[in-house]
Amino acid sequence: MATQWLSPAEMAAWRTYIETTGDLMRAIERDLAPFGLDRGDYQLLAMLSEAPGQRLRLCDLADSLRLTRSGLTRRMEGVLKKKLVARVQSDEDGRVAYAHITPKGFDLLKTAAPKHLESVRRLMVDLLTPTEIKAVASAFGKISANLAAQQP
Amino acid sequence: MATQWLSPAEMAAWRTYIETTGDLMRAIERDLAPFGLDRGDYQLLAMLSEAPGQRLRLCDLADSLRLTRSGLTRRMEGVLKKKLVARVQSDEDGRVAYAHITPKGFDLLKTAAPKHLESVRRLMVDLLTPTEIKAVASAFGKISANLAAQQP
DNA sequence: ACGATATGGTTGCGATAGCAATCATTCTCA
DNA sequence: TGAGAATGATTGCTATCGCAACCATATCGT
Repeated sequence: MATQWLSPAEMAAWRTYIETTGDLMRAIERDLAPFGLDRGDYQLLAMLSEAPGQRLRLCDLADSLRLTRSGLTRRMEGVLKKKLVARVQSDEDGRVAYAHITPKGFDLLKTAAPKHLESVRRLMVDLLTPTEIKAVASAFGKISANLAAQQP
Repeated sequence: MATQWLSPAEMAAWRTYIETTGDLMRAIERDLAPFGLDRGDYQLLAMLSEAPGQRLRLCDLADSLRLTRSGLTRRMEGVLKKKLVARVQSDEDGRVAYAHITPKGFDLLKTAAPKHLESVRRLMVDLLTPTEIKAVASAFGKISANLAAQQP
């Protein structure tokens, strides 16, 4: 198209970003595969491991993983089958269930996390200057804040 | 986990980037929906419109869209049915087929492109300083070059 | 207190896309 | 020139995930 609604610098930033992100995600995922985890499982476990009591209500977990409730139900099937997470019914509220990371899940996460972070470092962080790191953080922080303000 | 394999600034950049990207893609896609296009269709049309002769071999198109050949075959089904793209058999090489953007496809792209770029501007570009734009471009450029060097 | 509404979770269905297998055509080189 | 390798595209199968419909439980308003 070559429509000049974005300056060359803006277009370059957008294109490089969007084209690279898919490749980067695939590379990260490839490094996670030896642990039998994909990125969704890893993020789920990481989220639970950081939660108070190592557990979260399913709907809160869905929100923080950017999944719909139905998407989470399906993703839970995988980690439940692998016994990395347990599904615990609340006895305070009959509608509520918690996802609770198991010792097995926590051990796996502890094994996978250093390797995963090493991937992130090798494929992204170590390639960037401190200035670029800061700029990426602030840029996506702004984008995120804007999106959050958009749909309340 | 709070594992300190990444500095706080590095972790912030990584997390914000990864968490925001999904939301941003969804928002962009939502703005494209009124045209009956999703992001995949848009990128396919954009790629063809910029190609010499407005056409590309399917396998080259697949590569540039970061799809497998089978993924492209399926995506083509959609745009073929909508008559936005035509599938043309090569008469030079019996194995080869071209995707050729149709006038209808080109018109739709010309209609959608300004709106799409306006989305990109509103949701990303206009929120960033020129320095941040440059940093994003150079950061993802480095990441992309590194990935390309990795698997030759 | 009880019917309407809101909230939490699951299920059926459809769309996207990767992998492995397959088929057809072209290229290689002995 | 002819057998085998490489290349281009498609198909069957599978996995993920969103939407809409649904069921169960809890809360609110009168």
